[in-house]
Amino acid sequence: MKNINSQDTEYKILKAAEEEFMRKGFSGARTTSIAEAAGVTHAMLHYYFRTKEKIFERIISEKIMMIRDIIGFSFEDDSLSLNEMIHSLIERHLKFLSENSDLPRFLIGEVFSNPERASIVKEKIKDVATLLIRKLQNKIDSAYTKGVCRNIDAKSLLIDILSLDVFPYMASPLINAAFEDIMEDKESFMLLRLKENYDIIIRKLKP
Amino acid sequence: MKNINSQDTEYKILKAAEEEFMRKGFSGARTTSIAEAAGVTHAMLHYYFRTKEKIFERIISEKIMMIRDIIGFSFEDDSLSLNEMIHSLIERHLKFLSENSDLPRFLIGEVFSNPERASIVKEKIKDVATLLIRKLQNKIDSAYTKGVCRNIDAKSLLIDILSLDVFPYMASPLINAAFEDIMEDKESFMLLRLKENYDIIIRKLKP
DNA sequence: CTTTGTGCTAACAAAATTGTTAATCAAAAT
DNA sequence: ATTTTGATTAACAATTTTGTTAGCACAAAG
Repeated sequence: MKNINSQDTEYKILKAAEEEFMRKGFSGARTTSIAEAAGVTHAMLHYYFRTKEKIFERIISEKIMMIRDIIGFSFEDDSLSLNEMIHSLIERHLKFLSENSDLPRFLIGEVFSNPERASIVKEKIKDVATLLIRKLQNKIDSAYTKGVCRNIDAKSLLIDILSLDVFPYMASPLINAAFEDIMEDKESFMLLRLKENYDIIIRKLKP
Repeated sequence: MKNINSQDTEYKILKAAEEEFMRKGFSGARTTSIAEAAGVTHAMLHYYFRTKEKIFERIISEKIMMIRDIIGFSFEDDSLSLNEMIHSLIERHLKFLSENSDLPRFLIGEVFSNPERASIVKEKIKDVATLLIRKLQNKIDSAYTKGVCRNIDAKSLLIDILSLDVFPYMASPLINAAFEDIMEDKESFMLLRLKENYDIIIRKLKP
């Protein structure tokens, strides 16, 4: 065997495919480009994964699992106050986005262009969202009765948080063009957004 | 001539192409699907527009002109107060988005997948953004000296406004999945977001 | 040393997609 | 009435992209 550790090539193809699919989407990706980027002939891609569709499915299901894991966190600790819960939500959210900045754009693009795949993604999103909204609304309600926050609709709040967190990453090439590479230093941009977004949300909640 | 008004077919092809490109992007769009949707053979598409690339360029330049026109508005009226200016900005922004809800996702997707086209779009965005930021910052500074608002960075403010306005439209299929078709009634969703987003931004500005 | 199995390649085949052309058809101009 | 002109189509050609296959290389097992 030329390559004792066959995982190497398989892994290289997967990573190259991930890069290509993330950048160009399913329809824009070319199996030949993927193979070239991985440093093998494109036959290897079929040898390991059979079809372009199959590699894509593998990658997209990995990504969906990542999202589920990241969002699932919010249900762990029930002792947090509303403000703490929101801070933790934004913090983990931004950290994840900072490391997976082209994932939201990729997912939404694929959901838009592929009606079949859409329904699977939508279902998972709905489950997570429903749970998160219920939890948020409970926290808000009890904070409201204590008089420490306004009577805010959890859905609206969640849309606000998601918008503030996700948009800059989805639109990063244009954001960087418009705001002189403001996102170049990923870490400091992330910390800035954490401060800003948390502040905005807290101000919205204040009585 | 079979079709006296040749504009009809040309127009039908353009509209079908717009629909297809918006949904699937350049690489996902098929000239045959476009022709089929327009009710003609795909040869007509080449007869009128020569290549797929040429139709695409025509559509994308129309879209960019639309955006330039819509964003250019903010420089018309200098007599507005900061709050009025922000309300007008959000209102026009949301109205435009409501009628062109897949444009942001489309543009960003193409900018991501096509490095050449990216630079043209980026330049235009930069010009508009620079002007808008300067104008916003002036208004903020004079409101700050009057003591009616905090000393806020215009860039951050603009990112906040853009995020709150654009994200729900970019992510509409997932937003609708997560929030039980909250965007179905376009008009009322738009009015809700106008109220919400304006309120959030004003709260951020308040001393 | 031969056999065997697996990673690998090059060349090929098939399918999909874009682009072209010659012929047709209908109306307008002459 | 004939010619001309532009729109349209069907069939074809070219290109691109995906998928397949026969066989080579090489290491491990017998």
